[in-house]
Amino acid sequence: MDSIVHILKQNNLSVTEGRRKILSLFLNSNGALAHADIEKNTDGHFDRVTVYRTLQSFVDKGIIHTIPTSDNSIKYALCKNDCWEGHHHDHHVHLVCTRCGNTLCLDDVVTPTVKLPREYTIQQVEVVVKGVCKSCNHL
Amino acid sequence: MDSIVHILKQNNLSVTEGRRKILSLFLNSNGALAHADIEKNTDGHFDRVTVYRTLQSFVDKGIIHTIPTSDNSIKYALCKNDCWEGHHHDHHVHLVCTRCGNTLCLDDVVTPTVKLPREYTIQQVEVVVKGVCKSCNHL
DNA sequence: AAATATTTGCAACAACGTTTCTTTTTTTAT
DNA sequence: ATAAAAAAAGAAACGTTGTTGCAAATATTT
Repeated sequence: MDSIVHILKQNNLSVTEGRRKILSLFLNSNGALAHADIEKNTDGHFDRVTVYRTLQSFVDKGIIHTIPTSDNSIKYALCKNDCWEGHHHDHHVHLVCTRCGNTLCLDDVVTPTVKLPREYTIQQVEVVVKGVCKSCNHL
Repeated sequence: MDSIVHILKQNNLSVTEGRRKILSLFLNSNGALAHADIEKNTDGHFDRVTVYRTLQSFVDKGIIHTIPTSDNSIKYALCKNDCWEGHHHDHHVHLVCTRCGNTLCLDDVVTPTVKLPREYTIQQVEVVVKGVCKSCNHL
């Protein structure tokens, strides 16, 4: 069976054209995608609202995760670890390339441990590195 | 001389009522502020546009810095280190409290070093911790 | 293949942010 | 202290981003 369909079924999502297409965009992209990227790559084929709802349901199901940014643009990327409904485990570092603008998940780079004064409780650590990505460095 | 006026002059900003008031909000707040927070605390006394422009000019001058979030809401906080025009140096960890919702600069917690494969270049590391802040933990 | 459940698209709305232009305020120079 | 010049504020209009309610269309279940 098509792996895209498989992922959707596995997550109890009915298989629709929009979900298939949007999920395939993530599977074929090596970086993170924003809502606008998806609109661009589907050429207005789906309603804005549908795209928002699809992204939200993918996040809810643990198929994709959000990446924090400083510029009011939520980016989404595939979860490659063991995420499931209501339980994300994306303990990797994110890189925002200042040359090409892409946002990448560095799946092999584990988020460093942060030590806070004991009055604080840590629940989750997000690390976003601004820098230059592999391909831009090779230019 | 009033320290607020001093900061503005030092940064070549003319001293206006709006800038004085907004800067004082930052000086009197222990956490980060979003545009909406400022509107709320000035009670519509200043035009929305003025607030946006003031925040932008403060960022440009290195008086405040932005904090990345996962929810499309830019937060701003005072720069306490040596930031100046076009040159931010906020190497501290940010905490988003999941109880009170506040975002705090943990000025004493230096961002950990991150080691990337040598194909990448690091320019800046942003660390945002989700957890519980001091005061919420003491409740 | 029909019944049911889910999703989509549309319309309207609200929040967020930007741009242009005129008026007001601040700063500078006299 | 005052007039001229420079900068900022306010107002209106616009564009983008994201949400909600509802009717029509599409998937899923039986």
